[in-house]
Amino acid sequence: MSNFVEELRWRGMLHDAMPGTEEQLAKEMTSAYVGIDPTADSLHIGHLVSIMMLRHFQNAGHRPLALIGGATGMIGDPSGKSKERNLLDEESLRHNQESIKAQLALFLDFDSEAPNAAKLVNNYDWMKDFSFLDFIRDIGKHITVNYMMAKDSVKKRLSGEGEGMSFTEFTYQLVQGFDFLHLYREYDCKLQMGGSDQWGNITTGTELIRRKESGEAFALTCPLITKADGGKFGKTEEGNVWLSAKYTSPYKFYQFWKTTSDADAERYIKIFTLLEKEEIDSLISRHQEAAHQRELQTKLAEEVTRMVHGQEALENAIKASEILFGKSTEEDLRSLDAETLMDVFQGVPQFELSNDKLEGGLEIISFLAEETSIFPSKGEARKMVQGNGVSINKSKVDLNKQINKADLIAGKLILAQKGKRNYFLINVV
RNA sequence: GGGGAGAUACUCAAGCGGCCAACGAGGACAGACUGUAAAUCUGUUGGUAUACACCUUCGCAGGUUCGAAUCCUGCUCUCCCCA
Repeated sequence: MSNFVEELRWRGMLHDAMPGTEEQLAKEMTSAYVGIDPTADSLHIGHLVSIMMLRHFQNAGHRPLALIGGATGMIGDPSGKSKERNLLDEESLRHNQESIKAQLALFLDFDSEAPNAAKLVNNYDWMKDFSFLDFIRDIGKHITVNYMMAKDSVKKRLSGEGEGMSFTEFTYQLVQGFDFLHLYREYDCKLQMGGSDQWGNITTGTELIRRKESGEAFALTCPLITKADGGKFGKTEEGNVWLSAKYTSPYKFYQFWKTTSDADAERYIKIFTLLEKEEIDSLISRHQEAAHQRELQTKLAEEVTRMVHGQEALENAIKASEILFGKSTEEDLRSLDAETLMDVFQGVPQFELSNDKLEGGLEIISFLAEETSIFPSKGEARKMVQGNGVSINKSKVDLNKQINKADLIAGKLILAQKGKRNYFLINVV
């Protein structure tokens, strides 16, 4: 068994741990869990930190449990400023659970015969038949409201001008605490991990275990991932960056990591890749000498994309990126055949355009906003073209531009570009 | 049950009868500079339109007025305080 806590520490993934946690892990193979909200049928990269924690945990010889928060997800954690959630029906809950499990299997070993094989559980399974009366009698009795009110997540919502807090949300920490107790009983789970905002919820669990079972359980949290510029991690204009190719194409996924800022890249590569310390250290020192090489971002993007989407998807993403961001010109574009282009650009948004629209030329504005929805309105398209922000086949265009057959690449494709990074492939049929 | 405050564009937040498509800030997008970075500077940020202009928008529904985000009435929702 290797030292899990030490591993997290050098990776910058350790925010806080209860005293005795390290000793417990050194003593014996231990089970730990993190909770995941099944609000969608895919994980997004905000989940990735927790998952990497579990991965390291399993690597260290311990046993990871992933808890799907079917029950708690219905309530909504008052930590942060999240509002009340909508309830999920059981059918979509199960669907989400299955999809998420498949994704987790990319990181964790669920199947092996090893004693530390990962396990997926869903708190809906033990909460659904737990009656309110039973719950308040068996669980509620052991925790005082005073204790619950002292939690930051609760205090924040009770004070100030906020939206207030429903009783349902207030009970969240108790329900989560009971999860921990349940896992402690069923799986001898002695550790709960999560983001630092979960500390209060986790300690309610350890407290419950102490009072109900006279047991000792532990908490370990990682820092919340931030961006150097203060923005939210993992969000782009289009929303979350998902692990599922259905929602975020491998190309987009790769690009997300590749455009990480210098200030963030050093932290991220430690957290989101499994690279060893020496390799990361040398990458970082090389990056500091020659930041413009972007070696760090490239490596980060490669590692994470490979882990999530596999080698082949990674290679396509790289190929697409080279064509789009390399020094390639209209000439290079034209040298490619339609097959290659279609293949490489799988991840960029695509539109279809009928061939006869091009007869006699098509106004650029109409092309951008009517025939395709690259822009939502003609006004916006016009402004952007006037602002020198639109390229067709890598060449800037102005308002006089007419799209016609001469613009077709390989006889059937047009590559439109909004700004530097947003590409669209138009398939003329 | 009683009293008070409020609902404005992606978010926060001005405006309190015409000069309001609506100050400002943030965010987002784009341009310049760069390294597909950061910082900085510039532009854009309801729709149609080259433009004049027109249309739709300030919780919902009505009303007053030449004219309403702004005044009146009713409704819905939110928050706070007291019981």
